[in-house]
Amino acid sequence: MDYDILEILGKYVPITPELEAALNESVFIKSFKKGTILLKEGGFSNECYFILKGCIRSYYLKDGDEKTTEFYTEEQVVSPLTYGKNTPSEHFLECVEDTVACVGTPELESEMYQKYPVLESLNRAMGEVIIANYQESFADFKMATPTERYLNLLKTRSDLIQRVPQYQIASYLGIKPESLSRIRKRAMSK
Amino acid sequence: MDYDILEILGKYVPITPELEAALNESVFIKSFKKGTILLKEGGFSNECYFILKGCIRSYYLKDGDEKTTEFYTEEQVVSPLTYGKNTPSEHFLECVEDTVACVGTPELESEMYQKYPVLESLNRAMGEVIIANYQESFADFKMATPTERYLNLLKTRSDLIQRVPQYQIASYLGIKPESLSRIRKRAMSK
DNA sequence: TCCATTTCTTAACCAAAGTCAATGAAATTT
DNA sequence: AAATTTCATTGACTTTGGTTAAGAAATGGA
Repeated sequence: MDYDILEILGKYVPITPELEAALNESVFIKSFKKGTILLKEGGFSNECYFILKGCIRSYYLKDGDEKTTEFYTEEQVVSPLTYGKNTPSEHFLECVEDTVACVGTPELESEMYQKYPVLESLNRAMGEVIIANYQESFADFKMATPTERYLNLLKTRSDLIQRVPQYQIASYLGIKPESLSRIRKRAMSK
Repeated sequence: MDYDILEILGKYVPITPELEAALNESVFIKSFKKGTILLKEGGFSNECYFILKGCIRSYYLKDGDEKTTEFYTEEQVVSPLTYGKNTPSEHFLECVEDTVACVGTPELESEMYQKYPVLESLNRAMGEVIIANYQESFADFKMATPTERYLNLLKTRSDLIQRVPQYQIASYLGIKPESLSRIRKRAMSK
């Protein structure tokens, strides 16, 4: 199976022939089995990912249970907070499904930046999109009730609810699984 | 009154003589009176700010009332989501206090980037810090109860509670003013 | 297929936030 | 200083989520 990476990245910046050449040379693809832990709490991160197929979950442990901070799916960037830094991670990264991703490393990145400065523009453009998305989803989350947050997720990422266990969705929404179950029941009857 | 901008920025990147020269040339300072609206819903943003003194609040209107998304205070960057873009803003920016800030414009930025590429590093370094902070505070917010969110704000930004009306704090915490009032009462008696 | 484990749902009870309404306090304006 | 407006608190009541415990459904492995 092959993935049209260029088409996907074309959503962030125009793909010039120069950029295409740079990408063809710098892209490495890896596959991971469902359940693979890509990063452990306390571990160090030398990889970032651009997901072509599958789903990666970021979570951490608090008082013994998992708190899901994000689900990353197709065409999204997974860049751990400690990526390329010498600090231990507080988060786990886990493949929720069999996953195929482009893998980046700090070494490869700086090598490629030198060779193809245009990649920096790509990176910055994607960074801006990421910041904007964060701001927006944070605001939405804050101002919504748990029920609204669930309905909102249903609208914007309905696939997730099929792909991911509900207790993980619950912790992602900041509520208990029992509450999510009730919310779903209430939402049904309308 | 003068502000040691170099010292403040030195927290993000080392200040080289080259960078110092670039900053001396590119920094413009403006003062705003309390209550000044820097950006209106529907308006276009050509300015970003680095606050030297004062407080700026970002909010939007939903069902008639104000939803506070962020408070920016000394040494923070205020970069509207639509800064330099041709899209109308969904947010308001309002000075909660008399405010003094360095003002940036897209034109000045790209001019300075050309002249002093080192400024791009500054920008990117600050961007990374901003993303990391967002991720962290989003996670914290999600997993906390309203009471914990208030206590957390008390710890991390206790000044805000003195500087800003409580109904604005409440909407920032995603709760009603009445609830915040009760939370405060409960927290008192301990 | 059957068993074991994991995940999801339901119920009863409690605690906390939302709503609506009234009152009090503080800040602004005149 | 008085009047007005804005902001904060309180109370009664409703709604919703957390907690605990039990059981049902789905999943995965042997």
